[in-house]
Amino acid sequence: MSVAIENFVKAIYKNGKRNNNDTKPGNIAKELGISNAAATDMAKNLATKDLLKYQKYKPLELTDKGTKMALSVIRKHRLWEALLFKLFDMSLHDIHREAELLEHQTSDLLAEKISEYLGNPKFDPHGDPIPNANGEITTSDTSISLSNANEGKSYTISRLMSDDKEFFEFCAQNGLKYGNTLVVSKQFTNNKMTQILINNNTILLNQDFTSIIYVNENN
Amino acid sequence: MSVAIENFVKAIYKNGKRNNNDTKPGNIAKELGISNAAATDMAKNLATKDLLKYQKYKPLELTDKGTKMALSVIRKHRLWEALLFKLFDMSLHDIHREAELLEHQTSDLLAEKISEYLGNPKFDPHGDPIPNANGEITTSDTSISLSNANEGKSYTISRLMSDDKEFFEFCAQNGLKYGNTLVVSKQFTNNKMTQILINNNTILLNQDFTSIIYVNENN
DNA sequence: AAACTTTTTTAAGTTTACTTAAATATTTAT
DNA sequence: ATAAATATTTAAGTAAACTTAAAAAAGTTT
Repeated sequence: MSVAIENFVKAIYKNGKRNNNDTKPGNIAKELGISNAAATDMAKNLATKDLLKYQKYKPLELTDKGTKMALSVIRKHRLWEALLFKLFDMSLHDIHREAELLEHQTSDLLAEKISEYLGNPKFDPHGDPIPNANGEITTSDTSISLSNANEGKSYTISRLMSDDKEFFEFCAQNGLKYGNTLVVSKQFTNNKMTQILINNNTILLNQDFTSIIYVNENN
Repeated sequence: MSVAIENFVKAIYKNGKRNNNDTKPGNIAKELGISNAAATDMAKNLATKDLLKYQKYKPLELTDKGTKMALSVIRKHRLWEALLFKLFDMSLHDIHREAELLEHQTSDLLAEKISEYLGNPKFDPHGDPIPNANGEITTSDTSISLSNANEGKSYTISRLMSDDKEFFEFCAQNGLKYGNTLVVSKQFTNNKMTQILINNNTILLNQDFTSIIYVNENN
């Protein structure tokens, strides 16, 4: 199975997990930077390989086989991120970029070796869960989006759910890092803006950012 | 530049460095497991990209640009081998196989990080020299092929120059490892067979193997 | 509900990296 | 030196993964 196929299946899986939940070809095409026509073509092709169910004009639905493939690629991606993060001094964005390529050239054996070496971690440096070799995911159910956090409470950052360079740079500059502690000092109307205290600094976040930062309340 | 191109250029470089020195399309084709016609096609294509000089029926010659590309790929391959060897308990053959894929998906930045992490090593676990970022290679000029070694003398293994699974398995079983010491106990007619002492065992090697094992004389 | 916009699909075409088969050149053996 | 064997090249064709343009369906607005 090719890189194009792995990325396609992964994009469907990821879009399926998001709020919008739109897995129609056009959305997948946008995600992958290819034309809508190419996405439709690929969808038909993958249907014959039993990786997804294709019905004209309907959202694409991964089969069990397709889901398994997506999770295998995601597992490899996150294991690479965890390994590169541990070994090298590189920005999260650079690490993400490297993992995006390495994930497709990694045997199951190597993935196991990486996992073992890291002590079979359940989360990568963004706090994204690492599926195990059977495709099972541990999700920390207690974590909430920072936009839903409460004023005056203290939280631990459990996930930075993004691939965006600017976001990572902002995080790096402001101490927003997996495992760090913050206090919500003020939530503005409709949680459109959130003021937080972190590393003795006060910072103001808009909803684009607070919606992709996940936290667990400290007790 | 594609994986196919990187592998093509690498195959020419490697064949050029070997005794036979035959870089005609057919030889490269055999190395890569593609048809002669495909190799001729690719050669013409790469000539337009200034990676090699192509003249009908003549051996292929890499340009400076082509040589640089080959060395960059080889550098990444050997850095990966060194890293995987250090971190994981995997056979040299498995490590080679993984590196064969990873080498094409490694940014120069990541290569530098790996190199740094390993202390900028000059040799990989087979004893193959690792080109530096400028494509310069350190070669240990004092090393000779085991088939040219002298009876009764002691040597240190400096290189196991092969990609072959059976060879690596044989090496692993018999203590033939980069850095290990052996004594040549007998050279048979025309060096066709060599008897050596290693780890208190006597083993007999044919020329297929002694010609790809390189050693340095101990003083 | 009709009109407009957007999305999806179909159709036709491109590029890369191959393939096989046949023609041609080179190399080897006698 | 010529014939036979081998290797290289040319030609034609294929599959994967795209593209653009046009047609068709779906969704949105008034």
